[in-house]
Amino acid sequence: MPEIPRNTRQRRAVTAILDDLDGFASAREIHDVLSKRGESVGLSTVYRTLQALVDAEELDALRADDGETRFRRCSTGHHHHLVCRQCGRTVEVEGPTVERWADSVAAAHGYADVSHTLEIFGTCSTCRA
Amino acid sequence: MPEIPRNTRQRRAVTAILDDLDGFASAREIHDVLSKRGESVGLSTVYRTLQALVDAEELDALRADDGETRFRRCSTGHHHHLVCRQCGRTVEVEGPTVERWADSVAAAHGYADVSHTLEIFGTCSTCRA
DNA sequence: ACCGAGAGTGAGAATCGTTCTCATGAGACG
DNA sequence: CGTCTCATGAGAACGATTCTCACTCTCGGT
Repeated sequence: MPEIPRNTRQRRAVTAILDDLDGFASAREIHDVLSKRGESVGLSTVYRTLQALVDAEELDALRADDGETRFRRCSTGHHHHLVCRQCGRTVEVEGPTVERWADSVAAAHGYADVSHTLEIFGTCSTCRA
Repeated sequence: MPEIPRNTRQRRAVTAILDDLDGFASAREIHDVLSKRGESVGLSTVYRTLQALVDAEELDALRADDGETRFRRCSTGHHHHLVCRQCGRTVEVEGPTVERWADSVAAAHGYADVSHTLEIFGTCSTCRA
């Protein structure tokens, strides 16, 4: 069973925010935006909804250096991110060469079930102004 | 001034543990090993010492998926890690091609001050037995 | 439309890793 | 040896996330 979630006001509100955003946002940031819009949603519910969307692979989660996990609506399939440190603006990138390199390095050292994490950070042209 | 730290019993105990380990270990794990050895060191001190060593670039820190930060004595210079999910056994790897690829991708999208994170995870041959 | 079962919600408590506070302890150096 | 600090550690505080549980609302059946 594909576990179809109920269509509640809160879920609609959260997904609406995610549609508007084009960068990564933390649970607290999303909760704050909702409050400002007058669409009160409990923080627990924000976390639950985000986690459900991540499980459904509709969101990408990314743990920042400050310990906060940030979320963003992303395309399906394996890809990496080029993220602006200032504003969070994000470009999805693919690197077939990197994938192959990682797999071959792991195999060369006898490691199996290989996965990897790769994120690129920088300052985007807008934020440099 | 290079901020030379004092040579205390606690600092010696922590660095000794790090010398023995060859994989990544969390602050709590290190604290537990110290307790078992009878070398009681406060958890705060373990954290402080680890943080100081990271700042001095004598340790690499790596935030795992479970939220814990793990530490490991590492060679200097830019490198990445191939880490066993089970036992933490780690191989340091370099990928000049990846570095160049990341920089060029970032530049192509107008991002500056580029950095990146890249870690490879797998199951090592020993743990597969 | 109207039930009714059960998933969804939310306020607050709990958890977990990490950092802070501050009174006490111990290196380093003369 | 004495003194000046920095280091230590027990416990409190903190910030992100998860859990609890009584109450609410959606949805499928009638």
